[in-house]
Amino acid sequence: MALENLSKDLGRVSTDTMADIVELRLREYFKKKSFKPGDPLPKEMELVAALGVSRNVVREALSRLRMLGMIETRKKRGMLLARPDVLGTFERVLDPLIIDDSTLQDLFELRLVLEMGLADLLFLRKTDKDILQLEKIARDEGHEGEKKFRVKNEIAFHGKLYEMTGNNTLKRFQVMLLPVFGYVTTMEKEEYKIGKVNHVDLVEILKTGTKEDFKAGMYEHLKPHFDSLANK
Amino acid sequence: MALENLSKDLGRVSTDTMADIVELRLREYFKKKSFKPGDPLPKEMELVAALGVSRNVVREALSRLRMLGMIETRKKRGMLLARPDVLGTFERVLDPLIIDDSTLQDLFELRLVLEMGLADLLFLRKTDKDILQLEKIARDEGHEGEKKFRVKNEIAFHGKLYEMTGNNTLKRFQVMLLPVFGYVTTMEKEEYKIGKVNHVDLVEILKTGTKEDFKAGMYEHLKPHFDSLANK
DNA sequence: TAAAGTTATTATGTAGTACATATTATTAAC
DNA sequence: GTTAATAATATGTACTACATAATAACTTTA
Repeated sequence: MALENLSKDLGRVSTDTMADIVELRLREYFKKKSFKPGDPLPKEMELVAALGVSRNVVREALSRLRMLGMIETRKKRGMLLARPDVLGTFERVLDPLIIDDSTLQDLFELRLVLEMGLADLLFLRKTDKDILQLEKIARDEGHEGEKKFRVKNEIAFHGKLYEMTGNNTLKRFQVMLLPVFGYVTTMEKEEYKIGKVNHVDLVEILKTGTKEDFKAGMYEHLKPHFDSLANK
Repeated sequence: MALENLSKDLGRVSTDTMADIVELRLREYFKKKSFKPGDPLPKEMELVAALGVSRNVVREALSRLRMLGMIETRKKRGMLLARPDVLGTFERVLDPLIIDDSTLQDLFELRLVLEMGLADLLFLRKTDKDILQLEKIARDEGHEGEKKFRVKNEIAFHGKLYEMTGNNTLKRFQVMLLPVFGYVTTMEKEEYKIGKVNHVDLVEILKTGTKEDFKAGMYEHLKPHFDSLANK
């Protein structure tokens, strides 16, 4: 009999540590009791007694939840349920040097998807003031030719687009993905190519064109990236 | 003098615990030494000695990194740097009941952005087989009228679209956002409205239309949601 | 000599004790 | 009745001890 089958028949013995289990139990407990942010939580020693494990284990589990921002602790007052920063935790593991190539590629594509999907929010919320600022960024890039500056400007321009959606989470998400994007583009040997439509053109479309024009323009702007996807 | 200014002038005393500091130090250390997944890490006791803190503190910090999947531990062999699952950590804090309304709204919009931006990847990677499966899902929804089923089918259809992009991270991301989407839509009193373009129409466009047709169709399909954004 | 079995070593996992510290509650002093 | 001193409490940190699993080192045996 193949070893795999045996393993399947017997069922794998869990290698979870006590801390893993307690972490899970606490999560379930909070949800089950439908605690809300600000609600006081049981004391460490109460958890120790209820769960039948050492304080050490409980503290390791709590330490994890505290890192995620799910709980806060005030000396003497005890612990409170808190509001985790959904993106903050994401940021912690978003290191291009650790992420595998396949996921990096996925994130790169994700950025393209976001960029292409921005248009609708953009046209819903753009203001004249925003467009003026965007225009300034786009014009500035003409002056200096240094590569480092060009990259910085590229980031400023696209970052401003995200900002203009008025969606703070989206904007932060973009900032987080920047290192990934930078990493993937430098991996590809090809030079920092720009499509037929440049930043100044995009601003112009934003000012006088339609949403559809902008989408088409953005695609042309990103076309070198899409082309490289097609050739895989 | 206002208290805020005083606080600014003096500089706030950090309330970080030792575990917080050690966690940060370890992160920096891994990065500085450019460890790669699979590389062995120092033993707990070595870290204790090097950092000058108790084993307890070190273990709390390590416990956090282990939760994120950044490190793995094998008894006796010690610890290894591992590849964290970038989305896994995200999932841990994505509970609609805890997230504040503003962020929920942001995530709802993020989903719309993704959906609108899918088209380019979709047209790059769609296969006839995919379209057949999608068509089957779209046709199935006509038969049963129960609301629960309709929602389930809605999820299946849009989920299939993400799947067709061939981007696994994107697909998983969508699955994670589903509870948020469900939560926000049920909060809005309005009935589960569907735009002028339905799923069958979208499949038809995917089969015979252009990318631009599809984008326009998707917008019409999601229009009720965009309209509700505009009225805020 | 090589395979097999036994023992020792090592690093993590868990338990428990002790004390520091900050914050609240209580009591004492004026 | 307000302020000052004191006690109580919950978390933070340190330290010791031992269990356990995985490996290494060693011994035995065919």
